[in-house]
Amino acid sequence: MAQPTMQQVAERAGVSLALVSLVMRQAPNVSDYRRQLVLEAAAELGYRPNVLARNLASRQTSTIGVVLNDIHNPFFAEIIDGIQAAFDEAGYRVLIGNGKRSPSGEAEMIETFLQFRVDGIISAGATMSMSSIEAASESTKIVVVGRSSRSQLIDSVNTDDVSGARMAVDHLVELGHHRIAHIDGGTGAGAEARRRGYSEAMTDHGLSAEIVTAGGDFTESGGYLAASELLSQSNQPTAIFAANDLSAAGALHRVEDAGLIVPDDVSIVGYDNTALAAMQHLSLTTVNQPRDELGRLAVRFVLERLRDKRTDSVHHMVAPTLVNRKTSSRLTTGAAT
Amino acid sequence: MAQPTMQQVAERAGVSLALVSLVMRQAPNVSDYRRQLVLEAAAELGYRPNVLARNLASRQTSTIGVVLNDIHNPFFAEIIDGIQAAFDEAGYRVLIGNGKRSPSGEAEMIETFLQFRVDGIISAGATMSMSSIEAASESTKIVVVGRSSRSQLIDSVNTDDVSGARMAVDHLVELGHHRIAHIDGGTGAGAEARRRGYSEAMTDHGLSAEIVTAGGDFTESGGYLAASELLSQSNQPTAIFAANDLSAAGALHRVEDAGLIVPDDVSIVGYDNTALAAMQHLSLTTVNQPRDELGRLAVRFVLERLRDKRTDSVHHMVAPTLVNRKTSSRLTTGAAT
DNA sequence: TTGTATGCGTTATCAT
DNA sequence: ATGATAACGCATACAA
Repeated sequence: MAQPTMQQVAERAGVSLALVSLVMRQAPNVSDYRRQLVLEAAAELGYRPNVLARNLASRQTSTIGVVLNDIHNPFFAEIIDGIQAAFDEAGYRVLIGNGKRSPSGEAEMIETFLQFRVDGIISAGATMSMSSIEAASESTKIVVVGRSSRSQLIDSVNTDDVSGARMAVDHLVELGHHRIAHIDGGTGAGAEARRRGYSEAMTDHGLSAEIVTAGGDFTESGGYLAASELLSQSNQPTAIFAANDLSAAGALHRVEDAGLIVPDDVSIVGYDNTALAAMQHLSLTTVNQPRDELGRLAVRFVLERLRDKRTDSVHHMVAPTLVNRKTSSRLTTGAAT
Repeated sequence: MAQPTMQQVAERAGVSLALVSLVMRQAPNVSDYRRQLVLEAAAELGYRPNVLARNLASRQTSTIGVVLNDIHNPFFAEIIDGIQAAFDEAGYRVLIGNGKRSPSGEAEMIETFLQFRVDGIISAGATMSMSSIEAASESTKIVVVGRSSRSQLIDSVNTDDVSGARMAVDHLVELGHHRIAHIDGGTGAGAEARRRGYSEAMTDHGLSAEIVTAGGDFTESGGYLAASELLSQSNQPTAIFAANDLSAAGALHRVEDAGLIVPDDVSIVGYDNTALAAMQHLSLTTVNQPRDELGRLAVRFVLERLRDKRTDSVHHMVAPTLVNRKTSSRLTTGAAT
């Protein structure tokens, strides 16, 4: 397992250590002749740069750490694509860490990345405290995505969840619904804003008396349980707005279990527009978060700090859109209040 | 962004560099008094070990790289859980790399991990050539999971896909089906064995004349297209066995699009038993791969090589099981051949 | 128990 | 264009 070093490459090529280093870093001022010599020696030995030594000496890693709140949530997994594409272009490698849906899990991954001295960190859907993240920002460039923030220290990229939630409610109201319940996302990222958007929109429509929120947690089972709670009430909702697609799927199942038809008896609207919602078997009406764009913007912000030395924080909001699929429909007159 | 070093901690605590190092590594032979001194100084400075320097000096990283063929495929994402849990116990940190569903993407991640000199690599669902993986095994301990292998150099953990596919066919035959088609996984990991198990089982049941395979690629859209192909044939299948849950979901949708009822008109069986299949709205009959066990075994094998210095390769097969849900049912007499 | 000195595999500065 | 050589931040024999 002992790996060849530059020293050995140098000896084999009959040149100095420094020359090998120059070749490995694609330096311009090296004669073609010696460059070939070095390259051949390296290939013969199966030399591979030791990134630990390189990073230690150069004081930079060209590596970005991405910590996902939950690798199982398609929303976070889909943000990765934009991040990876953008960093590939910029010449950075990206390492992924799983936060295991807990603040401590996220904190551990951030600590690990800091110990590795990564050049930057993107935290997707962080549930850990903002102050902990700010503490980490003393050591590296860090931007949060999918979570609102007004921090003076770190950048954020986020969907305008308040208006996203409003879109969901507006859509349902247009379809004639009044008894619109909300399954929220508990303490998850974005849950608070969606809750607020829901309440505001209901109030604006003169439906403040109909506001009903059941507690969820961004998981399918959480959505199932929350829907149970909603169905057992005397005044069953004719429509449910769930804080994300996963919980919408859970609610959908619970409603169908009760012998009700979606959307005829109950309309359901999700949030995120993940691949799950797009699955045609589900075909969930939902609020789209432009995941690729979120990822790319996050990358742009860390690059701005890295290359342009920007120091003031920026908070970017992207606009959600409603995706009308098959789980929502006009309220049938028989079911009206 | 300049980080404090041990040197600074040492000066502040009024002790030697080496003493600080001992404290940081939780060495036993340090007086409580000085240990406190060092710990306090470190805390005051916000000292954080530089893992690059530490790993360089100690020649080990206590880090494992996990490369996922596709972070979006729930099967791979779910293997991570077992891996992380097992490595947490063993005191290793795990970094995740996304192979982006391509051999070159996987190769790049492996190269990155090798440059980081990780102590071991677990590759889940690798589609890159076995010889490339073997080449990497000269530099670190590497085990593949979810992909068959008979390599003399590297370990593998895999579900017995041949018998898993057989289970699916046996199940359908028991339900009275004869015209059982297969949507395969193309060049994906495990696809070949599942194709073989399907053919063998069909032959064993005297149904070799009914063998029909449509090309898929382990994605939902691939399953949808393959199902289209199957439905357009003169002799429509009464049952479809898809090589994974994702393509089964795609097929399910295509069948329903055709106005057919699942399972009344067409039964569908998937493979993997991911959270997707378990989603009650889908409720897919499928073949279970024990993902947690697969992950834990993979970890065990790299630890055996790391700690017990095992050098001969081991190939472990775990047994699949059939999970009977709602997408398969007895063939109705009217539809019989 | 604590300190000194050397090396880990690079990068980078300064000569030549 | 190429070569010495001093960092980089830490671990680790070895000495005290």
